[in-house]
Amino acid sequence: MSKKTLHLYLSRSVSLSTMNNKKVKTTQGRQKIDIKKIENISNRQVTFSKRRAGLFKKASELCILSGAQVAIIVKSPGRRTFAFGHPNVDSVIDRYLAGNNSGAAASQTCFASNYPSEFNEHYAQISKELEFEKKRSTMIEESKVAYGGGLWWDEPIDGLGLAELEQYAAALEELKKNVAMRADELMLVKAASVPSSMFAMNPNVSSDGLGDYVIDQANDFGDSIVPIGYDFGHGHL
Amino acid sequence: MSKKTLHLYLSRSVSLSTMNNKKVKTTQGRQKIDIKKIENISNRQVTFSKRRAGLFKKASELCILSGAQVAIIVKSPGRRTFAFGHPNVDSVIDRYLAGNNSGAAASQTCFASNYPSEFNEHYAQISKELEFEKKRSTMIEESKVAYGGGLWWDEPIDGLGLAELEQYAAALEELKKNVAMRADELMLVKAASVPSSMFAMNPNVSSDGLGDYVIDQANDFGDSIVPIGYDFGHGHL
DNA sequence: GACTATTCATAAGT
DNA sequence: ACTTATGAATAGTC
Repeated sequence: MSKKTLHLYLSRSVSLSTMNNKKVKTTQGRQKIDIKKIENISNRQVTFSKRRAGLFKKASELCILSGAQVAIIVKSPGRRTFAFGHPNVDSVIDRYLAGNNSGAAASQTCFASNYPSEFNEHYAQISKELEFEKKRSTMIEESKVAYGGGLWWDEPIDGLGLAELEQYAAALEELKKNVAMRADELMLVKAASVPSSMFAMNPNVSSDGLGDYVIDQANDFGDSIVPIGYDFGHGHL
Repeated sequence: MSKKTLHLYLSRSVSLSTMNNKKVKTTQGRQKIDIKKIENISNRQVTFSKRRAGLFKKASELCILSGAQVAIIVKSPGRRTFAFGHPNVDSVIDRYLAGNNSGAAASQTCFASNYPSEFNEHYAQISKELEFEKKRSTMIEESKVAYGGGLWWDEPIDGLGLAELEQYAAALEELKKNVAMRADELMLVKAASVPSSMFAMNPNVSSDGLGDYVIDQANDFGDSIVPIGYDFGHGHL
């Protein structure tokens, strides 16, 4: 690999020296990689984050475009769990487990994560219609903002996403109303981390519970997050 | 849309007539679309299929590259269920539901699908190792390395594999029988891992023409499929 | 189901 | 984190 890298560097150097253009290749651009475990830790983490986000985005698009229901659970090597679901994780899973295909789907996209125990069943279901709509129009630039702040998932999370949470909370209110009317496409939520305490509450939220969830609104797709914080001590994936 | 289409056609026509090159644009290539429900039925079905495959592939790559565990359940609008899982769907889901991170994971990539009722639990565990083997020979040999070398789940997990493989082998036997009966389309796992795909069998498949499984080995990733056919009458997703 | 022409996702590099 | 060049996914067609 070092050899390859060297080669690449040389190529670039050549380009730089031989080409007398304004357009200088500053990077090699995307390189082809073979699909095998990435040995370099930090690299692996970065890839994990990027690709998980990409996966969720794809899932989101699939839901919207085709009207499908999707649930995804991802566990990082470091034991953190991320989930994506439309209409929501649990309903899809439940149905899967039961083999039950009846029932109408709720219209929302929800994300959840890992908890130490079984609070699972009830956690929130929320949808992000608003964000989605809003975002759909302004789409691009927000991502950066949303993302800014470091890898959300790898820190103990705490007071982050203050403004966002607030904003999010407000959005939820509206959402509640709209949600009843809406139906399928929506998605979104970005992630901020949520203090575990937020999550812990609400042992049993009824259907429109609000409350605890955290969301990540990075892109125009829904993403999810880690509510539970019981394991945060590890500091990484 | 018709307008747009017209435009595009015209553009192509112009290109054809004005450009006197060998290189004639035969298609428009990928077009940008906005993420909203596709109204055209057949189009939606096609997109669903393509994107679901893409999603599973991405998931597969994520698992391999980062060592993550992933489970995905997808329900088509037509109520068919597709699932992807690594090490396998159920283990990931179970863990998710229980919030339990202990336990070793099975060492396989598996796929399952929907059943009319609750035969679920028992759905077949079979894999298409055969296909895989066949492919593996022509494809890549790193599978073992990749798999063995990287603990999929680096930490709680440990040396699993052996027993599992054995079990897996047994499952294969069954698969061989069942495979002949039904399924849908499945894809293959590539290098990674111990590829195994499981799919549920269905006790009663009705007619519908869809045949049964197809093993699609187009790509290098594993995919899963629909065993059950109770709903095939619809003729589509 | 297979083919391009394109858009999209992202590995590297900064 | 941000950019960029490039590999990949895929919309439209046949």
